[in-house]
Amino acid sequence: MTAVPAWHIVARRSDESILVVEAAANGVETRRTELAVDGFASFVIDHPEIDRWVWNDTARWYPVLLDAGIRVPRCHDLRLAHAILSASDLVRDHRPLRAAAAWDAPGDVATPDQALFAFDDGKPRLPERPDEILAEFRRQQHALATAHDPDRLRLLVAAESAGALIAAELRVAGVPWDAVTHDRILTAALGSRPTAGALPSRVEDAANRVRAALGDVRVSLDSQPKLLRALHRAGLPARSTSRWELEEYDHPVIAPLLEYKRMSRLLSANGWAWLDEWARGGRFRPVYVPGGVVTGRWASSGGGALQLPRQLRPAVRADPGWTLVVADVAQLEPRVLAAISRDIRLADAARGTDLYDGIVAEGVVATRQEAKIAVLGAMYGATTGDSGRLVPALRRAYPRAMGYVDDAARVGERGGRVSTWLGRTSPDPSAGWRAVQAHASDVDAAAGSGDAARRSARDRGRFTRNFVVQGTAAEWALAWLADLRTRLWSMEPTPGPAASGSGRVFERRPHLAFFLHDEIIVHTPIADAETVATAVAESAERARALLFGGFPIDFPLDVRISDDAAKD
DNA sequence: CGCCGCCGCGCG
DNA sequence: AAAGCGCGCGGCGGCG
Repeated sequence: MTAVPAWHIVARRSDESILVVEAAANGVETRRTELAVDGFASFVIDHPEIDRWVWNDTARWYPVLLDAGIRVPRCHDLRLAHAILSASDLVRDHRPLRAAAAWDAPGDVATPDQALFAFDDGKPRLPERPDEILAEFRRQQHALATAHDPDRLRLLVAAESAGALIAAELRVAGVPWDAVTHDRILTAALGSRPTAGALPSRVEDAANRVRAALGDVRVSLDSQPKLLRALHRAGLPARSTSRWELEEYDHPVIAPLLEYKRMSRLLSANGWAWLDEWARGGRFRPVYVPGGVVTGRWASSGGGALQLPRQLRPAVRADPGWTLVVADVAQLEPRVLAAISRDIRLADAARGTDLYDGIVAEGVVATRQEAKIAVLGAMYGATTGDSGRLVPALRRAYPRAMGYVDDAARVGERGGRVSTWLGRTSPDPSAGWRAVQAHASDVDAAAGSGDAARRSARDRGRFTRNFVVQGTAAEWALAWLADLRTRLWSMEPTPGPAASGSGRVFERRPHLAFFLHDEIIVHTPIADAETVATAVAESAERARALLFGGFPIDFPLDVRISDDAAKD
């Protein structure tokens, strides 16, 4: 008979020591060990049987372990779990959790050298003492055990915590980045790297052509107000300088201006300065922020990890002897919508094919492009234009799915909350929002206040409409990642060349290298690539089963094995 | 000088 | 073919 798995809770006892407490699932302590403050990694190495860690913040404790060459199987991240549980409508009594408000402090983004030692930066700090850690763990375990649907919420907390581990690991592994390819792309697009303070030749040339077309050799192209006034002087009645509006006009300045804006964007966002700062040592190491978006999506901080332009993807390049497995899910969000609404007809249209093609095949709309616009419009709440025009056809064909998002929108417009499939609940409306609504319903409300109230109500309705879909898609993606992480770890280390930039833990094993909402990149020894590709697909199926059980929706992947991550 | 909001645009 | 959701970042310019 095996014992019930214990949790191991790590906390800061004093400036000199940390404490590891072994506890049962109900939080009752069974053993405690005191360690020197720098003894955590060696303790973990000496206790490989420990497989479930509890800590206040993964970004605080895990980088130290990774740096020491240690990977942890699973954890319970108290900060992330607190954020979910204290807001979730599946939790019956939020009061104990909400009273522990110090847990709402934002997470630290710590590097290994500062994680355990930097204490005096003035930022709000998470609780870290043993009594505080244990008390919160017990509050959370109680909230989970007594929740309306404990299994779903436990799955969500486990997936969120696994995501925190993965985010730390992604930073250690990094995206294998070929600076030579990046430089070649920049040079082809912008001209060769200029000396400091100068513009690359092609950017300078485009700027000169814009100024010539405007008849103004001095105008600043980087200042929106100045550029807009210059356009007006040249006879263009533009209301903004955004690309989609400029494209409407027929004028000699438009082509070079759009060219300038495109090049200027590449230069300032991902030019040579970015290359110098973010791609040192053959790796791009983005800072991911798990749970950084209210819907549960990850955010990023620094480096623009979630905005890498497609143009630069050829610079993502496997190490010698290694390759990349690049996988993304086709139409993740509408598939999730079919599943959470139990809309069999939409699931049928999605099965075994491109979901948009499936909708066309059912005769709902005429073309794939129309299907795409209609589906996006339905999930985002479009009301005007072609998208708004196409949504009613979708509503007739898929009343369950559309009813689900329409209901979510109605709840949001009234000021209510909605929840994802696993129980992440949307935030309450702000005090300002409620005041606008209350003011509009006053008998002597000023003319126009009703319009403002209706507008902000509809804004919030679009948010809650999208929340249920985007948030559940994020849950599916976390489950996919977490399961894949385990499968990859079960593979044998490679006897071939090491991926020396990927850190001690990963340099001889297939490892996740990039994640972007519905896409992953695995960096793998060439010999393991097919096995990895199979694992990626099996994990997608496992995620489907974990979230949606027997409901017949599938999540088809586009999986490519390639030395670089160029798209199409 | 730093801070902050706005604009525009990259990603899903 | 639309301008509907969620983000982060760079550059500018107003403000204290």
